[in-house]
Amino acid sequence: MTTITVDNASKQSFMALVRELVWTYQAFSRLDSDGLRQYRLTQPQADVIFTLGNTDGLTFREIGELTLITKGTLTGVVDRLEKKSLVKRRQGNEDRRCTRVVLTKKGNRLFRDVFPKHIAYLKSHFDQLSNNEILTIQRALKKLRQVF
Amino acid sequence: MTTITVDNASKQSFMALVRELVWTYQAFSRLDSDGLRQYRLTQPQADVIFTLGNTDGLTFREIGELTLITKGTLTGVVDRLEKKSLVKRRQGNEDRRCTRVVLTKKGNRLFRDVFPKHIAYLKSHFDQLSNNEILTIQRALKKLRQVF
DNA sequence: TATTGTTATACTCTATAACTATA
DNA sequence: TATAGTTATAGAGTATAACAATA
Repeated sequence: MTTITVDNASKQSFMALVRELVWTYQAFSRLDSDGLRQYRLTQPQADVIFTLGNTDGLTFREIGELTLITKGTLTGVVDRLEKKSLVKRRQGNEDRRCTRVVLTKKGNRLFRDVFPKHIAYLKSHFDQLSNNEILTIQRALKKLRQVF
Repeated sequence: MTTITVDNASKQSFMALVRELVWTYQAFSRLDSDGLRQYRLTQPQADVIFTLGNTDGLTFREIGELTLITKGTLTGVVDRLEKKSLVKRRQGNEDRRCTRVVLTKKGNRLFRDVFPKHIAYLKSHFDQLSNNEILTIQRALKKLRQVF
């Protein structure tokens, strides 16, 4: 009897935590993709652009590891970015199996000019939080992620 | 100069927070959908089943409000669940524009038997957290969500 | 043989808007 | 006129697996 009670209580507190994580992420995600829409970018596309920023280009494997997009999907995402002239493929010299994906001039401009704007837009919804609160929340999330 | 420094610092701490939220959610999300796959359920489908559990059925509008799935999409999700005999549509009597979505016997079994298993599976990855830590993280997430 | 990236397939979800049937 | 749900369309991401080129 006691065991069941304790178990249920811990299960419920766990579910409440999961629900909170999902709701919080969804709230953020909607804000994020709404903001990105005006630049005609999806979240995965923005993720790739963001990852490529301040690099000399990355291979598909590297981008995949950083963004958690699998290679088959990544080919499609990069295709769409290339069609918009935001990135280009550059064949590797040493290992000719590798393809480097690089930001174009236009892609770099997007990263340098538009991304800060997007971040400011997101941040404007955060101004009620003090730096201290931000740190506390961040630490909590990190702990949560580490147990996964 | 000072202003720029402060602004950059706060921008960076904000970005670190966002990155943490996204990573944490992705870690959870992968675990979640990996676990659901063995029951042939996608996350939106599981979300609907979960929402319908312990109710006498809900209308499309209600489900949409609770799961944040828009009506056009929801029709498709419910179609697929109906094809799997997990839910059924029931025409409303009072207002004949409304359709009630109800769990079938099979859907109820899934909710009652399989869902607890899935939750236990998720929870097994959480056992390193004390109830106190769970509460702390939950409070942090709630504060974060409220500012969105 | 193993790795890199592409291609192909089938499915699911998303946004948007026009449509129907009720109210 | 407004609301509930369906239908249609186009696009984007996902999983999976087979494939070609290279190592």
